[in-house]
Amino acid sequence: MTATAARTSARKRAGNGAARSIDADEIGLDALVGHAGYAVRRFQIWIFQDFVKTLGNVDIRPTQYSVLTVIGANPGLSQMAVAKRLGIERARLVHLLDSLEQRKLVRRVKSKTDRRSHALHLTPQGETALAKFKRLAAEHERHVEEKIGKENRERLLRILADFT
Amino acid sequence: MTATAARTSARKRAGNGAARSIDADEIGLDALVGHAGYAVRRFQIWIFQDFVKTLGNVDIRPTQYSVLTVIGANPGLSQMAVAKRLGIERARLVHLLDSLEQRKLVRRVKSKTDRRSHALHLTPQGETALAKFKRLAAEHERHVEEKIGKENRERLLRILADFT
DNA sequence: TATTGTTATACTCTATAACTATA
DNA sequence: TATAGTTATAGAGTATAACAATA
Repeated sequence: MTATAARTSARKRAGNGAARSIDADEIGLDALVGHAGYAVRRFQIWIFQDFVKTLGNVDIRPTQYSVLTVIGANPGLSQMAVAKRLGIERARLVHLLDSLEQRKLVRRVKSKTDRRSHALHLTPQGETALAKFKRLAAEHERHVEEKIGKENRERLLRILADFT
Repeated sequence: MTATAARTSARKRAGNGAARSIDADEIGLDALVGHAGYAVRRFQIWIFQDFVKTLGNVDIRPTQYSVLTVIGANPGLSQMAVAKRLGIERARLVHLLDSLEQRKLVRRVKSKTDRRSHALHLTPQGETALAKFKRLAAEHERHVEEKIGKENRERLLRILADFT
């Protein structure tokens, strides 16, 4: 169907001034279908919401999880290094770390070699908590598999490998 | 490499207190690699930034583009219908439409059949402008193709078709 | 009673700029 | 001078709640 045809049939359906109600799935998206960005955006919203729900009991959001994971795998990193690696603004990381430090999951240790910077470490509680978060994140990942299929999930990861 | 091995080699690299600077690409992501959500998030950021840059001269962002596209393909829709179809909060759509109406791209027409609701239409200028936006959006889409490859882009759209 | 559009509030996220203490 | 961390601000985006007009 051409764009013009879609518009014409849409006019027929919509009439003049929403004469009858229209279900969301009846509405044509026209040029939006075929845009990678739109599909990726909708998928990302779904993933985000499932992640937040699956890790809701432990009150951890995707960004917090990524910060804890990177510190756990690379103890001693500076805030700048973490911010750069995850593509987070350093100004924003300050608040993220304030919250994680208050929750006793992370410690800022003053660096002796460069007194401007902090070396980031997980606390023992942070290590234990992160292990639990990882189990829940794996559960979330299984939800993704159920949603799009095991093979499709693997294809997706291969296609997007350069962006990590 | 196991998670423990990754942590150990990371410690060797990082030392105690960021003794030397570490490039972002040296930092292990550990459990983050293999998370669909993380890959999708990074990809979505790339797409968003390229879209905003490519349509920078006309000052149109992805959400505005999606609203114009849906109204163009379905003239007469109510605000509720557009909000539902695109997964936008109706409260937020109010501000989006305020801006698009001020720019003379969209008109809110009072519905005669349901005096609570507005029928949304593109203005003639809106139609012309949208045609231009679509050309620019197609250019952006070619950037995506160049970035991940033509076949991968098509695979991606097929995998995520249910989310549109 | 329920729905449409609107207003308002709060919190997250992104993008800057400016400040301090160091290097 | 440049960099690391911090503070502050402004604009998007998300999530709610409440209200007036209308169904």
